[in-house]
Amino acid sequence: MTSTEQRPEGQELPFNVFAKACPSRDTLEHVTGRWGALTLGALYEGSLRFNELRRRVDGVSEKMLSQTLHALERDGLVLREAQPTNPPRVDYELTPLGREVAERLLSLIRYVEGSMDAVLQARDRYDATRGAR
Amino acid sequence: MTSTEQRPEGQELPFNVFAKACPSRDTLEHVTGRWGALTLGALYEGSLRFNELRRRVDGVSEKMLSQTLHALERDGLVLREAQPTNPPRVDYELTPLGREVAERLLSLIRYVEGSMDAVLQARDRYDATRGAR
DNA sequence: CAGCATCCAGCTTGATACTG
DNA sequence: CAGTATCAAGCTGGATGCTG
Repeated sequence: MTSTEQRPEGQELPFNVFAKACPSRDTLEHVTGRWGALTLGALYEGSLRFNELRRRVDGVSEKMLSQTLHALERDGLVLREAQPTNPPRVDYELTPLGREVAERLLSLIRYVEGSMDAVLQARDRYDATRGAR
Repeated sequence: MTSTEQRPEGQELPFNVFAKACPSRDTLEHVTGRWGALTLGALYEGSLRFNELRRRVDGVSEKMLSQTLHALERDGLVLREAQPTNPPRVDYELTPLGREVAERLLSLIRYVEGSMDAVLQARDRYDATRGAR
């Protein structure tokens, strides 16, 4: 859809998350990490400023949000736009690549959210079977 | 597809990962955590035994794999089947719910893998802009 | 407002050793 | 084979204080 190059089917992918040393593992972690996932999810709705994001992503600290945004920006998933005003105003938004990633991530998130009834039931069953814990 | 209950569109979801206290956040972490994601990905191909999984998920320790499998089993995503033989044989496989989750997760993983060229280029640009680091 | 630098408690993780 | 138990170490991440 965007200009990102997905390889044709049938060709062996050079990047493989299952391999310990593959850089795709790092990127996957930036994307799926606690704060990365929520940040991408929040930005999917539209661009947000730093403190707006902070409020949207319940529980994130200044440091972690800053760190998360840097990693996502570096990976080309998030775009940082600073206006040279005073007081400063900085907007964050998804790049086209970021949108594609966020879409797939949100599909997963929504599915998990929608399955929580089943998950909670499974937990009850599991806990019931093995006494406490 | 399976018997998992996805709610109809347009209805407010009771579970929301963006809220700090929501249990869906925990499940999402089990699913997207470093070892959770790779374990689900590996099991998507078919059922595997403990040590097969360990070899497939490059770099996982015995302890982490065990811990990961427990969490996924408790959430109802993975099924543990122990044969009472000697030596013991235990097979792990995805539940129907686990398959649905893994499918969405793999869509994300494959997209990230396929975008690594772009990601690596973005990193170079980013690093070039701000001197070292 | 939008951050960065520092400090440090504690949780996560990896080794290692042991069990059924 | 399929794990559990234990322990040290290192990294994560929160609190605090400061800058532009």
